[in-house]
Amino acid sequence: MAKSIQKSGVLLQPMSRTTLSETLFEKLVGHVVKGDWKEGERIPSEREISAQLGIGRASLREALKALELLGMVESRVGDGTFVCPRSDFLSRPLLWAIMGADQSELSHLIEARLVLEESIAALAAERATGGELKKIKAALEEMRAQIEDPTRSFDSDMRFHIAIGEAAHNPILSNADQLMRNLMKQWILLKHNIAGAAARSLEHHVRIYDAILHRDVDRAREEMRNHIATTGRVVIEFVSHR
Amino acid sequence: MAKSIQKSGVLLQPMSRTTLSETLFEKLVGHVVKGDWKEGERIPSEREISAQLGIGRASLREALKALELLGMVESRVGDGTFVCPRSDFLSRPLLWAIMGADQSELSHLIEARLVLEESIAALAAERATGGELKKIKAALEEMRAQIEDPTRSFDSDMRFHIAIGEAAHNPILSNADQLMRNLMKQWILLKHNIAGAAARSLEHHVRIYDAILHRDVDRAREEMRNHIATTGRVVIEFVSHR
DNA sequence: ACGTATTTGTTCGTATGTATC
DNA sequence: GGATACATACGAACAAATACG
Repeated sequence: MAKSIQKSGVLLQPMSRTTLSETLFEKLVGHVVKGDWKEGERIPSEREISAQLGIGRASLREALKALELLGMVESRVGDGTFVCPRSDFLSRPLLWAIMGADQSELSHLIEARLVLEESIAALAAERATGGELKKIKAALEEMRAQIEDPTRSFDSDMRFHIAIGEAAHNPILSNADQLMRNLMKQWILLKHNIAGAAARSLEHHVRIYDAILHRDVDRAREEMRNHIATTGRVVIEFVSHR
Repeated sequence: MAKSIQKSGVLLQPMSRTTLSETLFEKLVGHVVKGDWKEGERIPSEREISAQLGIGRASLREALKALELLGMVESRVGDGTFVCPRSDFLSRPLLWAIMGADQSELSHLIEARLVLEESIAALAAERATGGELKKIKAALEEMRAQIEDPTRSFDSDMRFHIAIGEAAHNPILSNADQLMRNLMKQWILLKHNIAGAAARSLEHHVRIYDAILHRDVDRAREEMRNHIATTGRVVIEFVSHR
């Protein structure tokens, strides 16, 4: 082969052979993570950037689209492109990981949620601040007041778990958990339409809240595990009865 | 405001408002993930796909480039576009983000991995089949044999955890876990270059394997927790020392 | 309430360098 | 070397949605 590299004495390094969009992508990511462009801020328009860097708009768009799909920026027609909050793009790949699980059965989903949620409850019992405890209790009382209305009690249910997620002080875990909860949304909503199910959930919530309030890590984990497991059984039973 | 939506009786759903490139991206991800296009295989040329789907080449390129930046495919000029091995799918782009992240985010990542791995180990102790136990042991022995070679022992290390993930029989959890492990890849690799660290990891692995082998769920969880926590401490110490 | 400017979304044509046969 | 297939890159153009005076 020999390929007739060069006749000169020195061996030039093989040249990184990186495409323009790739370089561009890394440059843009750098701007976002280093904070040159802050959360919610608007970045220059496509034409502006491409003109400034002396490159074609298509190349820039390829890099920009990748950033958007990663959840780092959001583009709105007629408005501009804006930087997203960090927590968004830290959890988005998790979504793909989950969806990529081809045979993701409902039971797997429930089990995964159980794992996350019990650990989150334990962490919350360790770390919740006074304000966060108040928020959890507020969601609890709200659900108690709206126990008759399936849609509203469902909302309060969600808020209760979200509040605990915040109290765990780990955005990666709580985002992943919220993701799973959203995937099960339809089924949870169904549960709220079953007579008595919401009331039983409320009881569980009371016990979970009490454990977190008293900083009882093990009990918080145990109560939450029980809650999710029970809920899961109800949902699975319901689905299999169709 | 009222915004004068429609005068008609029916409320049309708000229109998904998703761009073509985005839809395309998801479609392509689906093809790769579901295995229509296998590892190392060549996918149709850009012109072919765009013609077949009746879309512009630029839109396709935006989606394709995103896939490439995510590490799912690799494009070579004059040759074609090929599907990459599955292992490092989602990790590459996030490395950039994580590298710019502060220490608290790294600790969140480690904590999330801890939560997942300990539960996975517990599930594996419950569910591992004979063949899966063999596979775990094989990875273990492989690491023991290659303990002197950082790169090889690192590979065996990864394989060990992946084998346990499979034995847990929950693709959602093991996928999510593999993602996190990939994110920490560089640091784990660094760890293998520290004198004695690999040997200590190996000891942990032996204890974890023993617990799983004897179906001791609690001990498997405990040993794995200890293993990941120790590894995490080493990584954090290492990073803060720069 | 209306028009105009701005910005992203999408397509097409074309030129270029590279790899394979 | 030549022919062919392919990715890379630029520029121009129009459509659609939004913001602003």
